[in-house]
Amino acid sequence: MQRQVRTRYAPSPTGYMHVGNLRTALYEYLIAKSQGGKFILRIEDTDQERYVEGAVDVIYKTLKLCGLRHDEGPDIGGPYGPYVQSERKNLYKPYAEELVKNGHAYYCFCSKERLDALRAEAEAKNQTFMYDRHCLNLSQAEIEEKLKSGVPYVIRQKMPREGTTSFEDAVYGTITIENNMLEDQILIKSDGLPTYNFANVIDDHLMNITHVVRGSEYLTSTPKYNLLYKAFGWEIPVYVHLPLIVKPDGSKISKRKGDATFEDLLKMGYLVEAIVNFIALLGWSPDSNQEIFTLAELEKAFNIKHISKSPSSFDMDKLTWFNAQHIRTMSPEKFHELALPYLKEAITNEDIDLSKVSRILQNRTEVLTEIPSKVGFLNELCDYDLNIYVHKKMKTTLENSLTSLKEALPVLEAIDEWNETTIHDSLMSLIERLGIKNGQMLWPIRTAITGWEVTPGGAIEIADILGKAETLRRIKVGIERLEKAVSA
RNA sequence: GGCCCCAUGGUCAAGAGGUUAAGACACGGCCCUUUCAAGGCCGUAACGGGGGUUCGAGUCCCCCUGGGGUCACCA
Repeated sequence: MQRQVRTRYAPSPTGYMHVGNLRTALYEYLIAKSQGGKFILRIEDTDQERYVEGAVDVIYKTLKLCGLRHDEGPDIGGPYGPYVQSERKNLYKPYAEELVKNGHAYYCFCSKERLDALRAEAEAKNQTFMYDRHCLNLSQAEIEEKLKSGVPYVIRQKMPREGTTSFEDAVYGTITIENNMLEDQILIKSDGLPTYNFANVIDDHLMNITHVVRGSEYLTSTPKYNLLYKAFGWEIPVYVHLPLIVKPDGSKISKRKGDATFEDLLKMGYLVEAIVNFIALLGWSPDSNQEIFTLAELEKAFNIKHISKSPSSFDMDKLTWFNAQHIRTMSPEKFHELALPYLKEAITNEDIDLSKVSRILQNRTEVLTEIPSKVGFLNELCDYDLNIYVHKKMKTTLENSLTSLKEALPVLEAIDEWNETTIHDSLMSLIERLGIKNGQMLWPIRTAITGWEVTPGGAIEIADILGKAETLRRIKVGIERLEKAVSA
């Protein structure tokens, strides 16, 4: 019988979420959900020096926002709790002691000072430092005496010195490492807490994790974990190591270098759905050519087989494209809801129907934050350069622009019920009557009522949004200014 | 530096010995068109190098080069 798939996202609470971490969470979630399994959240906070206030909330918030609902976790509990390592602290040491008993681990009383000195010495000789097993050969009596007199100690894993250790990775295949490269790593720190290296093995086993999914930076330390599983006689999980996400220049993404975190991207106007969609495809590809995915679709389409091995770079242009795609496919109502805060910030003119503005904006918005810069002309008509009336392709000049505006004015004035249809019909019949190109009428009007060379929406849409009075007023301003310029 | 991993256009990537080497982003052009978008069509652009294996190699092997990761009482 196949065991139910269980994956775990095990972040350490650092206070922010960078995109690599988020993608790891996403893949863990997808691996579980694509196989009807469970997705578990576990907080790895064994490093007390790194404690950050509120950091766990960032994790909850992000997962929730992205729709990555965990089935078990600190906040919702579950049959394998507690799900915070610091709350499990008393549970690890007995396992380490068991290892000491059966010869796979040993007490080490070496001081930090001694270790630092050794390290410095090795460095001076340009050698890689590795613990010298100074405490491995302590007699039983010595050990007991030191323990009794309270000398601080750690427990180290005893590595084999010869041979190699191999493991199977679901994406990288067989990885083999020489055992003499493995240091006798610390399992239990002198503060009594386990290291990540130890705790993750114990917890993954105790929590019945079937697929260990994490970044490829853990690839070389995985043999150490396997040796631990073997020492305990435990079943080894399926390993799924993920390629890194790097910056365009190939270097690693890091908060310290100011690279955008998930939170930053949201502030920059990117949608959660677009971010999730984009990072899902950074390192994984579906069977089809489909690019736009909802989370639900990803849950169906995801498979480990198509996870790639090489690192991929985070391309903002493509993220922007995904964002634009998601914006275009959402309902006008939904877009309006998202655009509203930005519109309220940018549009002070209370006569403007903001939902109409949203409508002309939806296909012209790639990132929400660019909205304010597109709608300023709705507030007031600013002074503009008359040369924008002259447009080669529209075949407009100052003279014929003036004519068009003068012709349009009474026609527009005559409209009783002011809406896109009536404006459109009136203007079109005028154009027909005058026998001119659409552009020769519509370009000058748009120019006159916006004062901008480029605007979202055309003359008719904008006239409707502005309302009859304001439209006529602005056209009159245009006529006045053009008359002055032409007669001069 | 030792060890591990990776290598298809600028970027994301398909490709599991025989293909005109997909598709997407970006870029360029054209069409549509009342500006700008959106949309449609077309185009520029890739198997890092060298050896093998094979009738045949982007696909398999080796070397080189390049990139990344890792070598903590961090995770």
